[in-house]
Amino acid sequence: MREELQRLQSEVLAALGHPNRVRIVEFLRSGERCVCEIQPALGLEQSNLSRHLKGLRDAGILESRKEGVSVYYKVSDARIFKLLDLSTGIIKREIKSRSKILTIV
Amino acid sequence: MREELQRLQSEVLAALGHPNRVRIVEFLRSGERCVCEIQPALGLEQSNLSRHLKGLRDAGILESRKEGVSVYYKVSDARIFKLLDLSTGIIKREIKSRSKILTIV
DNA sequence: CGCATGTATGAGTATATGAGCAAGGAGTCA
DNA sequence: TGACTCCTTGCTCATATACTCATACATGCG
Repeated sequence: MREELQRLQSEVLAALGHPNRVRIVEFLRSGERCVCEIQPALGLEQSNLSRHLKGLRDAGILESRKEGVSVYYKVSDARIFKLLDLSTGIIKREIKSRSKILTIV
Repeated sequence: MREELQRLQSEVLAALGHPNRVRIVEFLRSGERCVCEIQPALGLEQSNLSRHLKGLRDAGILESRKEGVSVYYKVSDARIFKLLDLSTGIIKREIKSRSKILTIV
């Protein structure tokens, strides 16, 4: 049971484990967007973007909605943003502690 | 600059994006442990475990300390646990919303 | 219908990752 | 020194991932 939960956890985390996917989710902080808006904003190749979006949706991070020809994506749970904010905090602390080591040297 | 931060973020998240690495970090909730304690607890092959630990350390998630023959690992930042807790919450909500869909069917 | 637009997918390639086995330090003790 | 334990690293195989190009699919419009 716990093992299964941990597997699912790692899937969510792995889904965010790519710079472009982090960028996508960050871009969606501003709200729901269609692929045609995300694409020029991030400058990704269309098919590539489509696959990243699929990965994020499969992991439960994004939800999609079709409207006419367009597909709109949004983040499914606001906690995703908290998760990204936490990782930012972790990184910043890490950078500080590493630069501290450098100044000693 | 932001791109660089996002790359680092994705590295941290990717480092946690594997079931066994989630298990390792969860095991370290109880505090600092040496490899020889982690190994039997998780039942991983030694070299395999060693590499996962290295990955987590490279990502800044773990810190290590050598004491005699043993190497002790611990989580470097308590926010890592918050991050895992958040991902658990996200998963649970996801499971609920999916089972809701199933009950309709 | 024919055609344009927005998005997804199949196929191919390059690279990355995870696993196991065997060998290599590094520390400890006799 | 030699033997032992604990941990890491080199090598290799299998699999997974990311990317691109071309193509398919769906919708809307004239």
